[in-house]
Amino acid sequence: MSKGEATPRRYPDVDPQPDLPAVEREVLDFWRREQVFEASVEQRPAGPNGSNEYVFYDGPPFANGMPHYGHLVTGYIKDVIPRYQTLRGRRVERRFGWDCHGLPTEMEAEKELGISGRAQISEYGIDRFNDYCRQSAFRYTEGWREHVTRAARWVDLKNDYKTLDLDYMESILWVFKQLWDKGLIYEGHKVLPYSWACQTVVSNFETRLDNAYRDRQDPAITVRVELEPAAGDERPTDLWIWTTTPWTLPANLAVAVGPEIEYAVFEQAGRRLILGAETVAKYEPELADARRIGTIRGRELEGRSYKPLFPFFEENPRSFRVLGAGFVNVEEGTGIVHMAPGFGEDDMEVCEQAGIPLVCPVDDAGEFTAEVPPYAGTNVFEANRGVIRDLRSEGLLVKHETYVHGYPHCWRTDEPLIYKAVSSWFVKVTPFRERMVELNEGINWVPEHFRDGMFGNWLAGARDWSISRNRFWGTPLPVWKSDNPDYPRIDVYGSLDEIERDFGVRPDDLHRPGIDQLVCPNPDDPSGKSSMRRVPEVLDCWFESGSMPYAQVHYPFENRDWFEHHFPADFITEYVAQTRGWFYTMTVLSTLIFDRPAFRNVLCHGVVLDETGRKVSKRLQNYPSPDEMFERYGADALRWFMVSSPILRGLDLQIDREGDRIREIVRLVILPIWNAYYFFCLYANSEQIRAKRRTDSAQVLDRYILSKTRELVETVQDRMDAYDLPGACTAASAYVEALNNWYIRRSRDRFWRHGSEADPDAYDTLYTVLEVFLRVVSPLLPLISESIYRGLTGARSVHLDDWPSLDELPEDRELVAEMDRAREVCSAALGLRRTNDVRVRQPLHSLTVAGRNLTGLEPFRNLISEEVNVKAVHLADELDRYASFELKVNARALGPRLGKKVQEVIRASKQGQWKRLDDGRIQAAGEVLEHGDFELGLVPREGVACQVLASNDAVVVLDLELDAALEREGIARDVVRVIQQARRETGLHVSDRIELAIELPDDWRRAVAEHRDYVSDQTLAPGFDPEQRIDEDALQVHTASVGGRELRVGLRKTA
RNA sequence: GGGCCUGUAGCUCAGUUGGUUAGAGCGUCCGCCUGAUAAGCGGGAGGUCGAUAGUUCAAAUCUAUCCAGGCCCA
Repeated sequence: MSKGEATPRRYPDVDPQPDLPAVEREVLDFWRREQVFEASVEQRPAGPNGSNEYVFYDGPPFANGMPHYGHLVTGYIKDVIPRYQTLRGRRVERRFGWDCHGLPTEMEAEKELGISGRAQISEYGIDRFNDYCRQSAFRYTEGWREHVTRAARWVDLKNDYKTLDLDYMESILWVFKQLWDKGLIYEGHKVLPYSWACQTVVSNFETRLDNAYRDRQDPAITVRVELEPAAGDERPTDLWIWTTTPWTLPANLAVAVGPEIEYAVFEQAGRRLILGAETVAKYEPELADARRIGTIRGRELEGRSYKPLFPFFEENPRSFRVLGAGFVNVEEGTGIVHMAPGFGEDDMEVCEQAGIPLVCPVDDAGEFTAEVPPYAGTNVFEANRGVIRDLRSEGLLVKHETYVHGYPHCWRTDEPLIYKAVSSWFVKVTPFRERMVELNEGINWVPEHFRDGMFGNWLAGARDWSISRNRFWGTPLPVWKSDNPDYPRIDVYGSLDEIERDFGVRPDDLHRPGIDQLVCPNPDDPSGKSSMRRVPEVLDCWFESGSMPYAQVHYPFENRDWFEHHFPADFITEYVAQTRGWFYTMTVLSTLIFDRPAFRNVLCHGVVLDETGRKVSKRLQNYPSPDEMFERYGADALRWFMVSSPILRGLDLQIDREGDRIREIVRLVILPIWNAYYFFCLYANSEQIRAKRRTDSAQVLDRYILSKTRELVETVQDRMDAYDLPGACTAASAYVEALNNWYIRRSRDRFWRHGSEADPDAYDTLYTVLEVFLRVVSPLLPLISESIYRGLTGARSVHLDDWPSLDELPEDRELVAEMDRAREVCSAALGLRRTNDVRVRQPLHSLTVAGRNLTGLEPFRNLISEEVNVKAVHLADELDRYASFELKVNARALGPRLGKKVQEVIRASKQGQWKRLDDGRIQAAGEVLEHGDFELGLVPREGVACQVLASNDAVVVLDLELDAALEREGIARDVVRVIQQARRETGLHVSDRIELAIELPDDWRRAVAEHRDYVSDQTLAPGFDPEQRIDEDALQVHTASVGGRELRVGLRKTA
């Protein structure tokens, strides 16, 4: 408020062309200064037993690496929903989470420390290595903080949770122990990609790193195994098998066939041989002297035994049989697959089902063990040659080729990976499949199809979960084992208390290597010599994030009460891939431990792509920087762009490098809102009006917009409750359109009545609907709405107020419908002007709306005449003059009754072959149509400037006939336009007065003279004399041509 | 190979329990600028609804098969 003014301004001087990012920064600053977020949470009571709370879980992002567009979408959703629920009166606490452990962090540490692999890390020192990881986990937190804050996401970053905190990790121990006590944890084997060079398992995620798959040349050999003779065999019979990893053959324990696949049987040199019928062509040379004698199905081979290729595992139980497996195909090889369960995931699964014990004669360094003496100590790839040589000398080699294929490599060392069985700890998930599916039925998935689709199917086929990693930086498995197998014992610890009880110390850090140093005597060993030592593994970081509902509050060691009311979550959201990640691990753990779902509502959003459809990635640099978008268009524009898009429906979102589509949001959504605000403040200030909240204006436009506002609240509330953010955005945009381009535009002169008072109803109504609107959109545009709301109402914050109650607003659906009809009348009239080539500036005598039920339009006649520039608007029922009827069959009503006949009736109606009966019913194609079976539509008659309304019960007719008086008025308007153009070219301000003279043909001059007052009024030329000639020296002269006539305008700004 | 999703105007997308004339925004074309907004307003044009077959009186909508793209699993 500036001093020295007679009347203080009550509303801000709004900038018509705002610097939106600057507006946003101001709001952010205000929020920070006054701790508005904290207040918004605190002012909502939790209610008895948390009944008023809306529970939100933040899925922890990996703490290494900076946020990108994907995180941005998630972050916006994580903000919109809690803000909305807060407005609705709920208390919504939201704590930020950090996922600090795991391979990504370790890999980055390795890279930066210049070391690689387990051996080197151990040498470097696990303590130093983990210290480094601990620091790097916090390296990006500041960047995240800034980013999250700038995006206007309200989340508690001070009271955050981190997966590396002692409390968090203790809860993890508890979770593990719970599972252990229920008998749901076991130690077993799993085949994983393995880097022998780094001596470590490589995660799936790493095999997909750029360039991990590269072409590699490998031997591809076909060998034969001989079936053990069975009754009915006429001759010795071989199966041909094919592999690109000959080194796995010494560990062969079975072969697999496809039960439904056809296999060809040949006879050659007194033996029989079998291979996939569709693969025969590949073996033409080898089969040159063979004779095909038959075909059998894979099913018939199942169960047969064969002679081992190598003697090493001859004694292995239940081995060397033909097994059926669904994954076998004939695209490569012979359709008969060699199985080495130690070196293939499928192999292991199939063999496990067949009860075949695993063998894995390769050590951590990728060299054969003493179990296979001829190759012991040889690297597996180098052993290929020896294996092939030995097979050849035994006469078992059928064919030897080389094969180039994409093969995964270790991204650290460039060496080829192998697949190898490694010891791992598992959670038994399989027995809970059905229960998980059941619990999932009760979860509201958005989009819905994920429930039974991707996620439901995944649950139904869930496998046991490998939760251990042979790594360093993570929560250690709380398992201690006896170091002497003669006195076996396993202890699992579920708390610090238990550890303290047995080891006499209470760790203040559970990380390796400290935890590994806790050793105690084995109580089951009477000799007292053996010790209990921790197993070396750490937990999969997904186990940690899946435990987040408990661990974030150190449950059950603290907050037991709190937890009761904060589990499951009301709402979580992440992107689609988390159906395999966080959504899944939370579901597994909550089902196994509590037999409950972990969340009630989940929004599963899609992926951000660049303009050519590629996933955005740091490497490609194919996306604009979020910071740049914040500073160019603002965080609200970006938010709206994202949450209004198909990405919220689980689809992809394309983003272009320039952010054109974000600029479009500014233009189409944000500036229109801003302009309504600007309009209000501009005139309220100049009329010195203080508006108040009021919903009782009787004026039609006011009643219209008030009722429209009620509809807005209703729709947005409905959409938000359904987690349909794009739907909410659509409703809000449609509302802004009606507010600006109808309500305000048609109400303009009520805001500045000449001489007399401006209309307080208009001000109060506009104020009221704006205020309501801002509360409604505040979750979707939190920054801009805050700035406007504060300027408009003087309230502290829109986010501290309540969601509008429907009772606040009058409901008048009929009025809204009639008004929308009036708008349609205007559209039709403007369309008629255009088709008949009559400019809007040319006044016309009249517009007639003819039809039934027109009384509702009565209040809008003035409004229509102003909008379409006619002298009079008539409402008439004499339809016949302008239109004839056509029969429109209501197929929905008639179809079920008439069946096939309805098509005939429709055909007749279209051809006009129908008649009206005296009682108002209709006869067509021999059928009598009752009321409700039909509607009578309208068709304009020939030669009438006439358009039918969509409601089909009225026509708009424009009287295009001009007389001289109308033409003169049109000319006057044309001239005004030329003068206004000249004013503009001269650079005058809208309120500058001018001295004016014009030169134009005499008939035009007479027209202008007739409308002299109108012209002088419109152009702010008070002393205008139509007869005065242009003084070329005094006035600036502009020329123009209208309708082929030359015009000259001279004007000058007067003092 | 399997599961899920997507295919509608030049582009990005809506489209309800099947109902006969399929909508919006952008772009394009035309018209309109001076008492809020040219980062604006109004009005047009533009589509055999991916293909085929089927169910039905009636299909963008339901079913099957196929084609193209995406995600996931193998």
